[in-house]
Amino acid sequence: MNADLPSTAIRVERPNKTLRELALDKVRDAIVDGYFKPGDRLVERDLCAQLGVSRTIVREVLRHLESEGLVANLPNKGPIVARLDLNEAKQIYEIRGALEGMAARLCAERRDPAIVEALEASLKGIRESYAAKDMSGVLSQTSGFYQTLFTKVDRDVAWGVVNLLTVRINHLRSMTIKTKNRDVEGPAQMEKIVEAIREGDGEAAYKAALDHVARAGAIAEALLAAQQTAE
Amino acid sequence: MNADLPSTAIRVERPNKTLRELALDKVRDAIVDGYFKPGDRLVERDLCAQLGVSRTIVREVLRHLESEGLVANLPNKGPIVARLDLNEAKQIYEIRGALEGMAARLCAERRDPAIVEALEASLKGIRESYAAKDMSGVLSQTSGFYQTLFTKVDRDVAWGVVNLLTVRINHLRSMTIKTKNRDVEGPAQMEKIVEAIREGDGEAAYKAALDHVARAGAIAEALLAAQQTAE
DNA sequence: CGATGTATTATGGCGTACCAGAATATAGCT
DNA sequence: AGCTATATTCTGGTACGCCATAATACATCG
Repeated sequence: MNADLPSTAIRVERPNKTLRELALDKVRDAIVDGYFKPGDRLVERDLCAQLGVSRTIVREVLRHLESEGLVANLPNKGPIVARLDLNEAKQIYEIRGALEGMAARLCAERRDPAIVEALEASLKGIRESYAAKDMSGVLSQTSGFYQTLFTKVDRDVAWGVVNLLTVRINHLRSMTIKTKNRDVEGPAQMEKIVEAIREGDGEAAYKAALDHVARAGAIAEALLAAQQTAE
Repeated sequence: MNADLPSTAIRVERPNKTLRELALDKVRDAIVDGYFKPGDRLVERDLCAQLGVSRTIVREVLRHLESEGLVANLPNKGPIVARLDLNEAKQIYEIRGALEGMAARLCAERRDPAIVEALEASLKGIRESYAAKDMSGVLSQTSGFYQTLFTKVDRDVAWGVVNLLTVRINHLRSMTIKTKNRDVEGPAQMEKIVEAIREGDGEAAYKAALDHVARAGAIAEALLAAQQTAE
């Protein structure tokens, strides 16, 4: 073969995922999107019927999701969608703060206009999603914003950690983004992060990121507290 | 039943773990302890023979460990013990710094002598393990130190995150603790953390924790770089 | 000796079955 | 109606088997 070609120039891509991978995506999405709710039992034979796969596949999927923290396995109760109490939720927001703050600081110190540009694009998408009342768009554009924050400074491991934690609070996130004024305040706080990054101010970027996630956490705490009172 | 009794006074404890749980512990320990090394293939039928369980159990264990990041699944290669490159290792040390720093600060702000006492006990255990040349004792006592740091300020979620990450660098950790002078410098750096916590100085505790993990990371980086040069 | 083609073996994907224990339903008694 | 005992159903634990594909071994040819 022509020595000039890069070694991947004609590599065959493998298009198909296994049944297990497809099923994993489906069940995870069903939990994250609220189709299965916290506390719901995940009965293996029911999942087989719903997904159209064998118990082998279902069991392997459940093992994976248990490890991710989305599923809890209670003795003699079988698997259920994991519940998240107020204390755990608070801790997740706090950890996100520590890691997102760190990433924001690194972005600022990088002084790369491309980072600012990419973040601005996500922010614009968030605003547009709010305007279109597209809440799932708001969530995915927000994820895009943070993915940029981490991956532009090569922090894939931290991004993985934040992702796993964020998935566990997705239900809360879908609630917090809908609260009064959040459509204005949320993007404004994120704009502060971007501003500090544009100015190369690491400390300000760090604080702005911390502040944003702390406020989101405070809203979530109020919502959870109200929910637990109502029960 | 006598109303004076606490509701758990006669509760039946369930002593037995499932085969899957036992197997999961065995395989995880085998990876963490270096019995299986990074890059080793984990052939299902071989694991069945070694563990004395069916492929169902083995597959579920592999799914769990994949999700934890200890096992990687390559298309048409099957599962292997995950490798950790220099970049990922550095990121793990950095994340630990952010979270352990946060926990150290919270410990200092708590101003609770019991925390200091518990940390001193772990530190003493680390020193004794070094003196006895018991490296696995050093590792487990160090884990005890950090578990205390997190759980004494009710940060179980962060502790879970740090634990998952630490397990991935256990091989590196067993190397860093053996380097020259580490038996003296390591505990001395940890003593600084405890000192700042005793004095209620959150900022100093934060910085000392950051410093300690950064130095451990630097040693690990040097070891990994040497290792990759030798290959 | 290297390249190619073919045969054989290895291995992961996936499905099905059986068992034991827990949960639930039902019957009987007071 | 409530309690207890028994029967039935449900469900997770675990094992085994088959298939298809990939990897490896081997044979042949130039």
